[in-house]
Amino acid sequence: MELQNYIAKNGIPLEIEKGKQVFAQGELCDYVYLVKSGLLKAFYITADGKETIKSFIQAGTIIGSLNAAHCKVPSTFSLEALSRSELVQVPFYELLALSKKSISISQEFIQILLSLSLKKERREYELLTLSATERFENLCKDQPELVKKLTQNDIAKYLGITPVALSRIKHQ
Amino acid sequence: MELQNYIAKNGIPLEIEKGKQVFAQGELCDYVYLVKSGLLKAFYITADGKETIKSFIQAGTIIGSLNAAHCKVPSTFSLEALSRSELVQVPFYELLALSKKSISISQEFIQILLSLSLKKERREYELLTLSATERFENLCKDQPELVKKLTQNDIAKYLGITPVALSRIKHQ
DNA sequence: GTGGGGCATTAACCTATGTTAAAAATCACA
DNA sequence: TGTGATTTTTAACATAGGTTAATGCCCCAC
Repeated sequence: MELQNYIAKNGIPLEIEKGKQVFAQGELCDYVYLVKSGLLKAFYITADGKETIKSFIQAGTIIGSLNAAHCKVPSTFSLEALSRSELVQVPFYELLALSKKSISISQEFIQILLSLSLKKERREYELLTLSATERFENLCKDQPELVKKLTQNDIAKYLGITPVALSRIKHQ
Repeated sequence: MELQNYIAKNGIPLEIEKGKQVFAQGELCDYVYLVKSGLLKAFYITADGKETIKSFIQAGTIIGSLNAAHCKVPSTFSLEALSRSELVQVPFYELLALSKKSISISQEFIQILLSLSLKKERREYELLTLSATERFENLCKDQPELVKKLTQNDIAKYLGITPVALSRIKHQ
């Protein structure tokens, strides 16, 4: 909580309207964001122009392009609001510097990274071993409230299939 | 390096013969392993008995089921030697405890977790946006030496396709 | 209310990958 | 060096999901 409090107190508040982007794929972005309210999606645009969704971000989450922030390279994905969202922005290096001075902050950092790894591991597992139908069933079971807020377009892009395929799956 | 040195000095050395497992899916395993030599695979067995490979682990890597260790739950995957491997074993909580006492260790911990996240992100990206053919090409380009050491069976299971499909891809 | 834009569904056809099985190649080592 | 075991290839067929396009729906701006 110490870390979240720090961000909430020292960060710059942002308001992102529905459909607007926080940062875009290809840009440098070494900030980290705490989501206070709203709903966002992190997504890739592939070489042939198709969109696939990496994750949905709900209130209470800390999000940012670790890659971009940590390695000083352009972000591989974009972050866009699906509904009006309130964020608080803080430079990544500021948190890293903070963690160098306080054991409790660095412990919190470790916990956040651990749970991030677990989330990614779960997703990797599902992509690797489950069919689109099973992934859809899991999503509906695990996050029914989230599913209600999403369009089928976005659900499909998250599952890694087309909206047409998702419609077929739903109809059977 | 401090962390690796600690493990090397204080851990229990293990020798795993080709084909033998370090730990198995479903078991509790709250150790972390430093690989000194050899090659291993981390893999899932799905409900219908199929194997999919999560990752290959080469010398110099630290590996373990973070999930199992951190949350005290059974591991979701198995770790098996593809060739005779030398590991050093250390309890995960011991490293965590160490990181609570030393800022430099916790910084190193953070760096390891960050790079783990980046690896997983890359894999997630490939599974989500690339075809099997493209994933195979990437693997051959990025890790040619590794590819040489693997059977097509294992490469296929890593790519998320069958050996038959990989054979077809190679032949065109 | 009307018209336009995006979303969801449906259908027809196409392609990649799975499945099964058999043949061919390679390896392991007695 | 020969023989069995394992890996790889090939083939024939089945299925999931992609592509394109048409249709209907809903929402919202005017």
